[in-house]
Amino acid sequence: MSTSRVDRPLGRGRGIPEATVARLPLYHRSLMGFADRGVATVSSEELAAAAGVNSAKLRKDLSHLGSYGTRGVGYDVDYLVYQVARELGLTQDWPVVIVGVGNLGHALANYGGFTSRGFRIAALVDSDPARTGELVNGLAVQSLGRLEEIIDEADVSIAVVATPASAAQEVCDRLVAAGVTSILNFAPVPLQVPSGVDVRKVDLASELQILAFHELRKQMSSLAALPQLAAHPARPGHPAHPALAPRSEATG
Amino acid sequence: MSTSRVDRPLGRGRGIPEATVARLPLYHRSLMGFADRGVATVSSEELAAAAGVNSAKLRKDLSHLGSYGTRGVGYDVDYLVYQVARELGLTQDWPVVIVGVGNLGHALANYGGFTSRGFRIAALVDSDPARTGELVNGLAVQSLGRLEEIIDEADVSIAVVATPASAAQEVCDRLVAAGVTSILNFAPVPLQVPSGVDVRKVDLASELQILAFHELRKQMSSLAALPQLAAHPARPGHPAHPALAPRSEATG
DNA sequence: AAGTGTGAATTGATTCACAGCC
DNA sequence: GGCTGTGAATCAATTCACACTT
Repeated sequence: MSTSRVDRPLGRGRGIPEATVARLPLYHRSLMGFADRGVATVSSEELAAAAGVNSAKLRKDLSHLGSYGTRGVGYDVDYLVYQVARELGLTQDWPVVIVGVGNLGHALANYGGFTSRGFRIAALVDSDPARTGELVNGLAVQSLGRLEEIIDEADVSIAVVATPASAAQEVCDRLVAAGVTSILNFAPVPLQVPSGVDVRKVDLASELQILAFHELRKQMSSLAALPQLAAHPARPGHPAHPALAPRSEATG
Repeated sequence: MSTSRVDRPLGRGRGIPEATVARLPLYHRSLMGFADRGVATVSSEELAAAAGVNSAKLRKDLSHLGSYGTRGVGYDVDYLVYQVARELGLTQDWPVVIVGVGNLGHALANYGGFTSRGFRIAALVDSDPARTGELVNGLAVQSLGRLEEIIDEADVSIAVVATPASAAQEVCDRLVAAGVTSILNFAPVPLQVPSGVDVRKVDLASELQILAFHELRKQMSSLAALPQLAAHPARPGHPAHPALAPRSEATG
């Protein structure tokens, strides 16, 4: 979710819905798979299956880019790969700075998926002097003090924040001040940014919690199937409740 | 996004919208922050600001859980923490298995955010015999062969897939067959699961690509501001395309 | 006076279903 | 005959605005 937005309509028939944008990388990846296997043409049905969406959605999504298919035939794989890649800005090479070289930063620096898809790690930066100079995936970790210099020299506009929560906002402020306008945030805090800067967050703990929410319902509903039902098990260790309990339902 | 869904309405006023569920962890975290700082009561405005959403949305979200606030006053922090935690299933301890102990699996195993929030890493599993026995965050990596045993013994229902793309579906099938019903997938492939199993995916490369998409528009629109404008870069009606980036499907 | 809770309005995303083209 | 592209219909999420409570 972009915390801050870019530009609203951006005019000329080119207003691609955010939900569609979020799926383009998926389509691109699936298309590359077909291309690697030498497939020349795919139908919306086939491509949709590979990407894990339904075909109506896929067709609607692609229709926002233009009419790149052939009725009765399908899509030319190479042509569509190119169009999607162009739309995503993958035809150019984006230098990315990763700030925070802890466990996660390490993993990201070593992650092949980034570098193989139009992104190049321009620098790794960490505040811990003990870490500067350390080689990670062939790149030396640099001091946080050099952040602005690095961004300027490498003309970086996309950064990854993989610092602890406590440092994230300050790092973010410096990134933005230095000219970064897109941030991928792994720190579990909502970053405040001025308008014109995009932030996307990856919140690992939240993802598990969302799964746990559904898991709980599944387990409750399978228990509810037993005759012995819905016992409200007295909650031990209540936090001190204020006055509550009144189901203040009703009204309208 | 749940690839497969659980149960639709689940009856009695308890059908919490998916978008709301996805924000509950955020609220929970923000509330914990207030609690830690000794704040007793928060308004929707304050809590919303801390969570990075607007207050109308927050109030609507909370209204799906029940009427836990006090008009004219706000929300009791401890009470609301408890209610949100209960809704999320955080009052219990969820054993989690991580499959794939590469860079990412390592990072996840060491990531404090999981263990500190109701999740316990029950086991680390990897297919590489060279890695079994290795200690990661105090836990010995186990052989993939033991997967079913582990899941059964520890009564695991939530698993994390951090394998290369090529292994993900097979691992997923085994997880599901062994009784896992919630999967957090880091591999860049859409997992096929039977209905009743939830999958959420974290797609690192896609996140960067989505940022790049918006970044490209920003850069184009700032160029468009120059007198020399909107050069329509001759769109040939035919597949005149460079085959793009060679490699694909990198691993984690 | 302050601030929640919620109907109503709006905006956005998905799905349907079929006309049009190959 | 097969399959895309897209209006229309549906469904979901967000925002508005205010009645109601303390």
